[in-house]
Amino acid sequence: MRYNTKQRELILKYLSESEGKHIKADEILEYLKKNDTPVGKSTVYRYLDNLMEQNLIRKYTVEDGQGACYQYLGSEGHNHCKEHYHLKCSKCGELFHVSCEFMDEISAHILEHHGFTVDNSKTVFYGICKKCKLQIV
Amino acid sequence: MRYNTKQRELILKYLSESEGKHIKADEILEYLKKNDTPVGKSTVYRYLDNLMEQNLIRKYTVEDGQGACYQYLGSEGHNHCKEHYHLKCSKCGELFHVSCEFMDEISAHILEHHGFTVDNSKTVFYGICKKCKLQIV
DNA sequence: TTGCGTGCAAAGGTTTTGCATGGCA
DNA sequence: TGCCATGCAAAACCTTTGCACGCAA
Repeated sequence: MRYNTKQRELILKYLSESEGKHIKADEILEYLKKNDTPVGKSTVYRYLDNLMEQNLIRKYTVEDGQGACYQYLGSEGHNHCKEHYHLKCSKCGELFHVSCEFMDEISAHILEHHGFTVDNSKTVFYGICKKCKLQIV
Repeated sequence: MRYNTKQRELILKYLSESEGKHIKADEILEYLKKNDTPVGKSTVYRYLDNLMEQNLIRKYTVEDGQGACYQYLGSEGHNHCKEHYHLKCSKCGELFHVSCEFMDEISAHILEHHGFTVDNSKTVFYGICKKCKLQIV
């Protein structure tokens, strides 16, 4: 990325404002269109690739529906996402960031006992969050 | 599923013989074509949906490439997959089934300390397996 | 001015759907 | 025979690519 363009600014702004969430490419398109600042499809995809190379966002593939999700990592607040685990609620879609001693041991255990090097940036736990579980009951 | 057809038998046979692996829809198509028992694309997809509803297979979406993977769950041997974790190598694609005391504690910990009910059937750890790691070095 | 970035349209791949035909029970 | 299942083709998705034009530096 050598040039700074209005399109890139808009896309990055939306992503950073949605920090901690999983955003789909289509949501970016729709959002910018609604705000009378439409951006081309290919621009969005190309810039997303670009941001991934810079490790400013991360890509996820979701279980049910089609299409990938992207998550902003840029600000200080979430740079440590590389070092912890994520829980995603299958019901409400909310993403939780979990970082505690026990969780830190998981990677170590898997490496030691199972010879497998876990990539936290790709791994997501799926399940039901407390809020949704209570609502179901 | 009310009727038993040759196509369904063939698809289910291949899936059950690949127990423990992640199979793509296209692999089923290709395999059956090579064995001179070709089956229509839509039949495969429709039957896969059917098997999912019966909880005989599980669907995964993979990180990089396009397309979903399906895993057979039917026989006794792997019903306990619901109770352990899976590690998938991002390089060779192999799927490892991990079931040990430590791993069992993960769900309990996440539920207790983070109020999140993990669904093991949807959760996959991504990373690099021992074999691939050595080959890279 | 230079050459990267954009946007359109077309292509690519996977999955779904419509519809006439085939085949199980 | 009654219906579900099949298979083809077309459509629907998401994503990538080609190309001419626009715009940042």
